[in-house]
Amino acid sequence: MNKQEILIIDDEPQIRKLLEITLESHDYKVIQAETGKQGLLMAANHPPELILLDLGLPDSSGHEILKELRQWYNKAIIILSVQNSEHDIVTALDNGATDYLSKPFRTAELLARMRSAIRQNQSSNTVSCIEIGDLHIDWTARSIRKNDELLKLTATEYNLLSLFAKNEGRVLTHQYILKEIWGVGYQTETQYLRVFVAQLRKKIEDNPNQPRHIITESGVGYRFQ
Amino acid sequence: MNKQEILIIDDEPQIRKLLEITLESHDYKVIQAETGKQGLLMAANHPPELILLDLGLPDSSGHEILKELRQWYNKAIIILSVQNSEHDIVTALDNGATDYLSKPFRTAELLARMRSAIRQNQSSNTVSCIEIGDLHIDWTARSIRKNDELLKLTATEYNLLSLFAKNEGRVLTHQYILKEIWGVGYQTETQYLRVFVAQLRKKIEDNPNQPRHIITESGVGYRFQ
DNA sequence: AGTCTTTTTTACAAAATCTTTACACCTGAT
DNA sequence: ATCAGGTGTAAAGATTTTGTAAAAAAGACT
Repeated sequence: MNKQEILIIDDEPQIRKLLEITLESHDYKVIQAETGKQGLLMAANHPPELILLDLGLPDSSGHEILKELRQWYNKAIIILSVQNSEHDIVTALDNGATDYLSKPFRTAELLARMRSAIRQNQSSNTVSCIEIGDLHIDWTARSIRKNDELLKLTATEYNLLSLFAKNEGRVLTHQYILKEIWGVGYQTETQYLRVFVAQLRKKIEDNPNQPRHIITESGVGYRFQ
Repeated sequence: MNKQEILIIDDEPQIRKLLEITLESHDYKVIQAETGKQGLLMAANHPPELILLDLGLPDSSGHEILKELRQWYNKAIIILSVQNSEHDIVTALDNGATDYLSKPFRTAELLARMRSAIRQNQSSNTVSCIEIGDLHIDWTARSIRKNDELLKLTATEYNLLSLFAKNEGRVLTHQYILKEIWGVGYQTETQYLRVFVAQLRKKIEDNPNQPRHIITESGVGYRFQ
């Protein structure tokens, strides 16, 4: 089996070196770019399985690079950013980042998130049904089962759960969810989201007070797992 | 036993080659078309057991080809597509696609879905009757029994129940049902559907107020079970 | 034509769903 | 401790969707 390629876009040599050593020792093939521009070129020439993108790049904002990449690149992009930049994180997720990690990060966590993101690359290929924990979602039948028992969801609840399921493990921002489910112009109606998340939790969680599927990421959005 | 014929309609030669090799090694006979038009001709000349149709064709939209095919071809059509948009999927399934797979796909999954689709061909060809709960539908005799008692249905009621029975467990959208029963151009006449669903329920449900066969999926359509 | 059956309209009642409001809760900062 | 910001929950409206009955129209048959 071929090694999976990871592209690192980061201007700090010591970070690149650290990532290189860590990732290669876990059997990934690492390619590196020092600037955003260089990263775009390398990704285009030889699309990697996953991209690690630092937001604080010297030549142009990492956000711009992310947008450019997302115009054609549909595999995982994990954002690396310095702490205390919640706004940056929200913007990045809105622009299609798969996940984010604050520097400094723990390698175990990075590796876990990378595995999850790469798994998504593969699972997003299959469309007609998916199994997540005790949930079974069949998009052709438009049905949701929990432990083989058919759940009765309203159209909006179904759409919301679908969106979550298609982005398993990934943080979706309030804005993004609202745009996807209710359409542009509803991005400030976060209350809708709270109401429907509560309703969904009542239906799919064993214990809605301690949700294990729909996780709140305070100040950012929700993560489904 | 003769090999089963599969028709591939796809403009990308490398995809066709890949499919050809894969399918032939699993004992299918493969025929190929590069354009939608050519595919229609080949299917008409020699109807295959299953069609693999790419949505992104150069000469006309795959959706159009699908519609054309479905006017007379009633065996399995599996859609292949790079797109992953919900809208495309819904449209394709509404237009009569048997199943849907996003590229790139895993061969094991493709083969599994093909087997399932071909199994459906046979069951829908040979099976002349079906038993669902207390209902017995005999398509050759064109008769419906409930607990061995012959029901008297009008032509439209019979068509509607047939459609439901052939899609047991699946949600059928209002639009789809209207198109199938009344034809294109009636897709906005949802009131017809309400009237006939009510009539059917009176005849087949034990308690029409609490239907157990024809389930309403508010805002979407109906599910038969 | 006239009767019978079936389909299409119409009108309104009933149910389900969505939206809004109100308030409780939790967490971290002052 | 108090406060503010974000979050969770229940429940009251408002709105949309669905169900039902029954009349009108359209065929089908004798």
